[in-house]
Amino acid sequence: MNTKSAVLLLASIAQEARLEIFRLLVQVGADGLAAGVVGKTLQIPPSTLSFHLKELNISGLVKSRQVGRYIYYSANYEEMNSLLAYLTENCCASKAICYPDVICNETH
Amino acid sequence: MNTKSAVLLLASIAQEARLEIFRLLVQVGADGLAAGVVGKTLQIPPSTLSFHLKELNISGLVKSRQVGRYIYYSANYEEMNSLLAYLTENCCASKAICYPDVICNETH
DNA sequence: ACATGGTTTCCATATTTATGGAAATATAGA
DNA sequence: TCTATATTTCCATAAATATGGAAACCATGT
Repeated sequence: MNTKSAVLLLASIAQEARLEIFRLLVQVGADGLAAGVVGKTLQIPPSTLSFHLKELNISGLVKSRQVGRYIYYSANYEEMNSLLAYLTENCCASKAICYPDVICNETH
Repeated sequence: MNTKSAVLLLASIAQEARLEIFRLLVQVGADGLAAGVVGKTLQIPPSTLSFHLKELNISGLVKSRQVGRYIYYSANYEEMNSLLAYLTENCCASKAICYPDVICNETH
């Protein structure tokens, strides 16, 4: 992970529709959902949905697979995991307050 | 935490210069750094730096305090923590692969 | 081959965001 | 008060991003 790729991942969820799509997929689990179901659930018109799914897919945060004439989209947990690790990396120099109840790799 | 505020936080670090600034501050710790030091470290011209620091400050991911004629900027770990929690919330419905070596609140 | 339903591409438009020089503002020290 | 240094605001410009209708594309079942 490096700055540029982290920015791509972050940008792909730094948008209202896409963040909702991503969270929906995270909560649905590994199987994911067909594009149409996502669109109906979140009330997003087809072309707009397709645009956002493409963005998420390009960044790598969302995977897709064809099942008959449906295309299933699912969260890529591994990629998200790398991003989270990168964001908390080397936190923090002081023993003082850091990431309170989360992952802090450092030996305080 | 809700979609809109998470998007603001994400957008504030979904940009190369700002992500570098944020990570620098995360690694420096609670005391933070004066704006000028950040600029010199990352080679960012004053007005551009100020623009980005403002963005980070508005989102809440970065705090600022005046010390003499310097303005110190520091990472807001609590806010970042909330964001990370929100992103991993209710992951994931299936017992299958989830967030491999990170925080998964669910009882698999 | 045709019809149906799911999904994507094309396109024009509107909006948001990033950049950095120059000027303005603020704080501290002589 | 004058000067030096730190930081921000102003501004014009350039570039990237979001939206959704219409048309095209692609699988499946008849």
